Amino acid sequence: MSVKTVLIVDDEPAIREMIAVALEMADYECLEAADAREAHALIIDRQPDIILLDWMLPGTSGIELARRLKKEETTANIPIIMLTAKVEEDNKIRGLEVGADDYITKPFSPRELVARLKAVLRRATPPGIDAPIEVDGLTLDPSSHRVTANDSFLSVGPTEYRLLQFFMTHQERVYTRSQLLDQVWGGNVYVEERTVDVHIRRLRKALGARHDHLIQTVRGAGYRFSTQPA
Amino acid sequence: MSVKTVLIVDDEPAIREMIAVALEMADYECLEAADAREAHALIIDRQPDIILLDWMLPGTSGIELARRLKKEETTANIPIIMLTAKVEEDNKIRGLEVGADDYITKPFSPRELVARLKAVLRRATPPGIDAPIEVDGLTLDPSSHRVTANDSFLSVGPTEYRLLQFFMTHQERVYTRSQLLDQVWGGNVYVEERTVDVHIRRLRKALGARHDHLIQTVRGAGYRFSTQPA
DNA sequence: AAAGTCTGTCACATGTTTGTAACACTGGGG
DNA sequence: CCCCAGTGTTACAAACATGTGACAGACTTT
Repeated sequence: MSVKTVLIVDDEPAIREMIAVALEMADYECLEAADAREAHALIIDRQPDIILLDWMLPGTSGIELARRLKKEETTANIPIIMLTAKVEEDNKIRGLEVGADDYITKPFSPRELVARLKAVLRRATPPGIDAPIEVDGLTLDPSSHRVTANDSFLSVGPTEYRLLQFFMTHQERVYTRSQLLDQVWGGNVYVEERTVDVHIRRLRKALGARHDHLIQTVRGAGYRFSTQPA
Repeated sequence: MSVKTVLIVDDEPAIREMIAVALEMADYECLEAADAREAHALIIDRQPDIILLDWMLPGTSGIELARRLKKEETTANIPIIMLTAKVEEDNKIRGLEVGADDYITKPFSPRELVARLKAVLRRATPPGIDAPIEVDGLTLDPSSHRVTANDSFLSVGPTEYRLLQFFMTHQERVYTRSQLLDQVWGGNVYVEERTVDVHIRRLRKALGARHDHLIQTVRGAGYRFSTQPA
C-alpha cells in the first residue's frame, strides 16, 4: 500500500494546518492550496489521490472548482470531499450533485475526517478481483488470502505471503535483496538486507520440500522464482 | 417484469419531485406522500412494491411509521428504504433494526438511489434470496431473523446477526476490518477498527465451540468465514 | 424508575511475527 | 586443499496483532 496524497484546499491557513497535522499523523501526505488557481496547479502537478475542498473560497468557489474537476477527464476520478461551515442541506445536495463523494460539516473532529477519508478512498479503490495464481500445484488466492499446495492449505506468515505473491507475479526473473525490500517491504523501511534471507528461508520452509525449489538462490545476485530447474 | 410502484414519503415537495423524476426515468411508477397519515392511506390503497421513507416527518416520524408497517402482517413484507439527512450513524442502525431494508443518507445521487432501489427489490422479490443459509449445521434464516445450530436457537445480537449474515453470504473470502465496517456497519460510520474484533469475539461466543471455528482470523489481513480448516 | 440489552471503547493478556545477531555451511577461486 | 564471501539456519527479544473481560452510555422494556 503506497502512501496516499491529500490535497487540502481552504483559504484559512489555520484550518489547513489543523487538517494537515491530523492527516500526517494518520500517514497521509499533504498538499495545501489556498484558492482554486493554486489548487488546480497542484492537481496537475502532483496528482493527489483525494481532495479536501472547502465550500467557501475567494474567487472561484469550491463548488465551482469541483464541478470543473469532475468535468475534465483527467481529474474526474479523483475523489472529492467537500468541507463546509454551512448547515443548509441545499448546499449538501448541490455539492454532491456536482460530484463530490462525501461531505463534512465544520466543525468536525480530526478522527471523523480521517475515518471519512479512509472510507471514500476505500470505495474509490474497489476490492480487487485478483485471480488465483497457480504454479506447479501451488496456488495463491488473493481473495481468500490462502496458499494451497495440492489441495492442502499452507500456513504462511504475512511477510512470506507478500513475498510469495510478489514472486508468483514476477516469475523467472532475479531480484536483489534490495529490490525485494523495496517491492515487498515497501520503499522507505530500513532493514538489513540479510533479513530477506531469513524470510526466504521461512517461505521455503512453509512451501515444503514439494515446492521449495521454486525459490532459487542466485549467488551474488539475489533470488528468483522459477519453474525451471536451477 | 411488471412495472414496480414506489411510494415516496417525504415532507419536502422539492425532494419528492427530484426523486420522482429520477425514478420515472428509470421506469418506475411513483406515488407521493407528505406525512405518515397520507402514506398509510396510499399503502393500503395502492399497495406499493417498495417505500422510500424519510427519517424526518411532521407528526409521526419516519422511523415510527416503519416500525408500525413492519409490525402489521399485511405490510410487513413491503421493502422500506430509509432516507435521512442526519449524519449520526446511530440512526442508521436504528433504522435497520426497525426493519428497513436499506438506508440512504442525504444527499444522494439519483443514480445511487436507483441502484439501491433495484438491489432491494431484487433481494425482496425472489423468494430464493430470503432462503435460509445453512453451513455445517449452522442455519441463518433471514425470514425469521433467526440463527439455529443443530435445532437449537442461538442468541445473537443485532450487529452479530448482520455480521454473520454478511459472512455467510460471502464465504471463503478475507475481509479487512475496514471492509467489514463498510459492509456491516454501513458506509460512512466512524468507529474504531478494533470494534470489529470485539464483535467478532461476540459472534464467536454466540456460535459456541461447535461453530466458532468458521470465523477465521487472517493475521495481518482481517477475517474470513470458511468451512475449510484454517 | 428499574432492570435489561446492546454498543463502542479501553486496558490488559496472550500469542505471532519480525528483524537481527550469531554461528554453520557451501562452493568456487587460488 | 584452504579461503572466504555468500548463503542457510537457528535462537531470541522486541514489536505488533489479536483475544478477552470490563465498563459506561444510550435505548428499550417492564
